[in-house]
Amino acid sequence: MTISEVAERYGLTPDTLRYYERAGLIPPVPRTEGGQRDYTEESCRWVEFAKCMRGAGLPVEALAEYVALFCQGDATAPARLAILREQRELLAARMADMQATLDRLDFKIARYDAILLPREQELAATIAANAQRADR
Amino acid sequence: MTISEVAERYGLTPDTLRYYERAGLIPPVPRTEGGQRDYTEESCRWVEFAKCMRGAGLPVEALAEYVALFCQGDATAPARLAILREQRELLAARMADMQATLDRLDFKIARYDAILLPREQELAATIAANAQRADR
DNA sequence: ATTTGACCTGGAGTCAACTCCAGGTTGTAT
DNA sequence: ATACAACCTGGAGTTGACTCCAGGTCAAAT
Repeated sequence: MTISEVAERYGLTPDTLRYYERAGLIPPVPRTEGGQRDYTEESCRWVEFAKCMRGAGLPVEALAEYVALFCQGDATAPARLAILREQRELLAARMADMQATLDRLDFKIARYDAILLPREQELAATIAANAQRADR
Repeated sequence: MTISEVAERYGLTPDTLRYYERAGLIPPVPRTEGGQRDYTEESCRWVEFAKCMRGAGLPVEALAEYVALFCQGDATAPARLAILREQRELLAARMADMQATLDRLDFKIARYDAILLPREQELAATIAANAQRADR
């Protein structure tokens, strides 16, 4: 599969895919004789994984470390697990933070609504009353 | 309150506080005659709000817009509410994304555990057996 | 065989959000 | 009165993660 096909498939740009490979976010992609990237299904799975993890904000560096270990074989499984565990905790912590902020936003929005909605209804009532008067 | 006291209180640096003010993330802080910042309790509430929102990843620009509107008075309340609503939705969407990734990480970690834990137990058993043999 | 579009690399540029610095002023403790 | 720490501003530098570009190669269609 060509780079632009993969880019299309995952909603990334070819530039980003090349960057991910250079940065070690995905293992080296196989090449044609001419030297052009020829993504396999496995390459695609890595791309999808990288996209997902990056989307959640895992740092490029941590993912690159994970991939580097992966490429070094089975013996690195414990180290890889340690990275996953650490990033999982960091992610959960960030989410907890965000949840608290979300709650706070909801609270604030509810307060704005409490103040603004009555005003709007009042306004709507006035308009309706005027319309009725105009009807006669 | 001086800038470094406020920085201390909220775990930010004076530089960041000055940046927040310059960027409009908080309204202008009152000054002493000499021109040095003298944070009031209200300034502090803004700082805390900015810290919380930034911690959840709300963009500086959106917050600055919110603050600018706030400083323009009551008539801007609907516009402020619109910003809060939009940022709330964006935040919720990001969290949903992160939750999916968190689930995926948990799944992956469980698989690593399933493969690695038995090995470790086996190793521990071997060590225990050797120790027992050495006891005699 | 040639055009034309996609691909390549290495490196520079951009963006958001800080972070640091130089050169100068203010405030406090001796 | 004099240090000397903390503060000020405007502007430059840094970091992480892309994004773009120049100059050249590869490949599919005429």
